[in-house]
Formats: sequence, C-alpha cells, structure tokens
Amino acid sequence: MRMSSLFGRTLREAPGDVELPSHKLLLRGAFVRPLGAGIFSLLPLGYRVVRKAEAIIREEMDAIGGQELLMPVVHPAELWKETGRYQAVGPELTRFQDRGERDMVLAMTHEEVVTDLARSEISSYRQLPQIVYHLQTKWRDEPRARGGLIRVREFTMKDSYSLDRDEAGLDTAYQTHWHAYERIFRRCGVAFHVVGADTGMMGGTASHEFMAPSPAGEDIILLSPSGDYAANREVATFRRDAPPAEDLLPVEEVETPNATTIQALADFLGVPLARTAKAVFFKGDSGRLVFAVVRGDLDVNETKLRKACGEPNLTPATAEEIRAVGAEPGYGSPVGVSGAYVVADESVRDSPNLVAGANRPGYHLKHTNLGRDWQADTVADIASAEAGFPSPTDGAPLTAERAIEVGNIFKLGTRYSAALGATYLDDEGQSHPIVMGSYGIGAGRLVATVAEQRHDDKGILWPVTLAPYHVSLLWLGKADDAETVGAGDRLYAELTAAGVEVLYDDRADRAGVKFADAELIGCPIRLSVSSRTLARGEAELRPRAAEESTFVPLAEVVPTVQRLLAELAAPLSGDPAS
RNA sequence: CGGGGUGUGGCGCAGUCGGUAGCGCGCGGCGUUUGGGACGCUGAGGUCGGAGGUUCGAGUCCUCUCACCCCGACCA
Repeated sequence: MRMSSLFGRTLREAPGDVELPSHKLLLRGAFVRPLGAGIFSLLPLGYRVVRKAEAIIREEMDAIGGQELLMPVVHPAELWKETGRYQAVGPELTRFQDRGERDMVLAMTHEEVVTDLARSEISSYRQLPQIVYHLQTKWRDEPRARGGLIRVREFTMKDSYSLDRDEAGLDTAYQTHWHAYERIFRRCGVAFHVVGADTGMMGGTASHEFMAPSPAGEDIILLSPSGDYAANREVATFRRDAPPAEDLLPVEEVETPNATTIQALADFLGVPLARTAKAVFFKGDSGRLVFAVVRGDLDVNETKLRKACGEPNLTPATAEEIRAVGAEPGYGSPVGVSGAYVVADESVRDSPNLVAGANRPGYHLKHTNLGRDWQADTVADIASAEAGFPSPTDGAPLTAERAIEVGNIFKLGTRYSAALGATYLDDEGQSHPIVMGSYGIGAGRLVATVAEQRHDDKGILWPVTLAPYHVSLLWLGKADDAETVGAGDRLYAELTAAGVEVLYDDRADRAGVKFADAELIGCPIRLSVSSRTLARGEAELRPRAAEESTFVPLAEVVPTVQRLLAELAAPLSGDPAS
C-alpha cells in the first residue's frame, strides 16, 4: 500500500476529550473514527488489524471443530419473550417495531437464535455434539459507552455455542474452548489471566473470563501469588480466619453520638473494625428490602449478595425504606427489625460480641450475636475480597489487578434449550434438553486491548500477527531524487512479490514526518533507504520495538525481512511459552 | 439515571467590560529546503452545537435543548 493514496490521515494531535492511550493512538494512527457515542467506523488500517484478529479466531475455532454460520442482527421479539429475556433485560436491549407493528429486537447476543436453530435441526443424540460460531455485529445500548474502543455499543463479536448431550459433553466443550482461547490470545500477543467469574444475566452454571491486565480495565481481578487462584472480584473468595472463641456477653446499649460510619464508631468506642457489624440496605426488583450484614472490616459484594438473596437487581435503599422496617440509617442493625430479608455474611456468624446499631439515632449495641439477638434469613459469603486478603487456596496474600475482559466462556446448561424446547432423543428414545455453552470474544475490544498493552509514547507496537502491514518502507530525501525513490520502488516491488505486506511511505515528506507516522502506525519492521544508505548499497532496518538499527545490503533485504518476521512470529505461535 | 466538564475552521486552542471572530497545526498555489513532525510568500476555509430571549448591538448575558467526554450507578 502506498501511503500517498491511503484513505485516512494520521493526526498530529488527538481530540482533546480523548483519554485512553489505545483510543488516542487508534484515532491518531488513522485506524478508527467515531460516529457517535460508542459507535466507530474502522478505517482501512484498523479494519486490516481487526480482520487479522478475526482470522486467528476463525482458525482456532475451526481447529476445535467449530462450524461458522451467520445469524441475523434483527430478531422477532417472540423468541426473546419465550426465554423471558425480553422482559428481564433492561433498556440495553433495543426494542422496536417493524411496519406491521410486530415487536423486534436488535441482537445483543444470540442464545435465542442458536437455540431456535438447534430445536429445528437437532433431533437425535447422533447429531451431537456440535460447535457452531459466528462473527456478527451486536448492539447493546450501554448506559454509558466509554473507554474508546474498550466499551462500545455496536461491536463485532465472535460467539460460539456448544451443543451437547450431557454435562460431561459440555465439560469437554468448555475445556476445548478454554484452550482455544488461550491460543487465540497468545497469538494476538495479549497478556491475560483466566479467572472465575459471575454468570450474570446469561444464566448458567459456570463461567470464566479471559482478563487482560491494563489500567484501562473496568474489572478488578484477584490473583494468588502461586497462581493457583484467580477470580473476578465479583466472585472472589478469601480464606477466613476463625476468630478466637469467646463467651457471649450480655447486650449493652451505649450512647454513640454522631457515629454514623463504621470507622467513626470504631474510633469512638476504641474497638477494631472487626469487632463491629456493618449493615447495608438494598431494595430488590420484587420490592423486598434486603438487609446485608458484614463484619465492619469487610465490604458487601453486591454480586454475591444478589446471588445470596435471589434478587437479580439491587439498588441502594432510601432512608424512608430503611425506617419502614424498623431500622435507622447510620445506626442500623438487624436487631429488632422486621419485614426485611436479612443476609448475614459468614464473618458475622463466626464473630461473637459485635457492636451493632441500636436502630435509634445516637445509640449502638455492644455484644450482639447472630442467633441469640437476631436471626438471618440466609448466612452466606457476601463479603468482597480485596488486595492483601488471604488466598482461599493457601492463605498467601491476594494481589488485585485492573483488567479488560477480552473473552468469556459460559456453561449455559439447559437454561435456553429447556425454555425453547430444544431437545433430542437419546438411544433409548428418551427426550432431553440439549446442554449448551456459549463463548464470546469481542474483536474490536481485543484489538483495542492489544493497543492498550503494547504501545509507547510514540505509537502502537503491533504484534506481527495483527499488524496492518509487516513493514513500513520509507525513502528519505528529495522526491526528485530518482535513485532513492527508485530504490524504494524496487524494494516495495520485491517485498510485495515475496509476500511481505508493505506500507510504503512514498510521500514527499521530510524524514521526521515519515518516522513519526511509521512509529505511530506501529508496523513491526521499519525499512528506510536514502542517498546515505544507498551509497553503501544498503537499507536501514529497525524493528519497531528496538532502539538500534541494522544495515542490510539491498540484495539481502527480502530474506532478512522474512527471517526477522519469522523470529517475531515465533513467540506468537499460540503454544504455551516454555 | 445522578455528579462534573466541554462545544468557536479538519485537529488543538484563544477570544478581556457585550461592539460584528483570531492563533498554531493541517489544507491549496509558488519558491527555497530534504535523515527526526522545515521555511518564506500567498490563498481557501467559521450560520461561534441548536432554538428562543434580553439589548441599538450577543461567541460573550438569560432560558430551554442537543451532542460529546470524565466519574458514579448499571452492565457481558
């Protein structure tokens, strides 16, 4: 490709309101352009990168027996009503009507459609297992699109679905995808952790996320130093130390003026946070007030709490709602409360004689005990794990990292097949719902993640597997210097003929402009010729990641570049690093 | 949806007390220059996000509205 005719110009400065490095660089490098909030066009350079990522995904999906198909973006709402998601999912699902006033939705995912296909195509155990996948546009009307390409509303996603006879088959498909995903991300040069995750709105029995560490990430993952534990903070657990046994003391009311926060209370009474009980109030969609109690040194984890109380949505309760069940904001405790669903964390069950609110302003109760002074509807793990907490595996302190979710795998089970009646007959003629899994990778997010993880202050450092072109070729000097331009033209022709993808900077610009653009765009190899190098019959070769150049005789440029490309590709084979 | 911020030429920005819009980069032409974002001359390009209002006069003041960005809520 000649840069003189490339569609899309590089920008010297990014728009002022752009913050993330990947967003800035993808904009400046003429990879993407915004059309609206969370809606982007891919320019030729960006689309080449995305297509390379998609090609890698296709290769690895095909390698595990996946069959590519394509499902529609517009779905009749009927299907979504059948699974209940039409009602259950909020405004991020875009609903509209066609001219016949039939309810339709824009696909935010494709479980319904693939299950509908399965019920019509699959009838016998002989037709299972199957893996089908597609790369399709999805639309999710995010309440807030942010982070450039990391979180968008319209995006292309690879979704695959496994169809199996039973749980054992699903386990196999799940593991198979797990390994394929590891290969995909390694080939794309992404650093990642696989973590246990919440099953969320998808429903299902197990889920893992592929998390790429980055300050731009929206999730927090917790990792044990030995590497044997990794989880999204939403579900992360930690080892709980048994508090020393203690005799139960009688409840005692104490005056605690202005001690409306746990910290203030602990300071006022001179006790550690761990000797207090913290009450947090939520309201569920059912209208129920959910009363969560954790030890004062811990925080409530809303994801865990949602699961523990069976409320898919929780919002903080208002002061009036809290008083309606007999509690007092700032001085709340479950003692004497009625009409609320009380969820106690295990820490509260296990710790005796905690200080808790007296449910009247300015007073707390010392020595409260679960079971004696109050009852919980549920005792569960509803506390958030934090950096430094002991790992559930070996007790070593967990570390916390911010990360971008680049892929996820879900065991759906029979959630969708049962709802839609996607069944098969086994060898005894018995009908069973198909056991399903779903597995996603956002192509654009993957590319943005690579840019986020692999850049310097000058631009992106694309892995050779994703780079829009392998080589940035530039001539330096005067546009009317026939020798230099001719040498550039010849190298462009030779490299292209040898199958090397070349972005040829044939513009009549000064050296600084060409170098800066080459670094910004980030092809793995930069080749330049000038009267200076040509006087010695050489070209200058500089890997994007290197500080130093080497000089290569013109006749050896093609084999040298090919050798270097092979070297750069070697660690990106997809096999585990040794 | 709550909090904060920004809208002035393609991009980055300035615009004072209300007086009829400017700078840098980029873009076109000519000339010089040519290994790290050149220089000179000369051009083109703006209903100041939109609507309404106050005023002799609004980029500037008031009201409403739209868009975008950041934080939070929410979310795979």
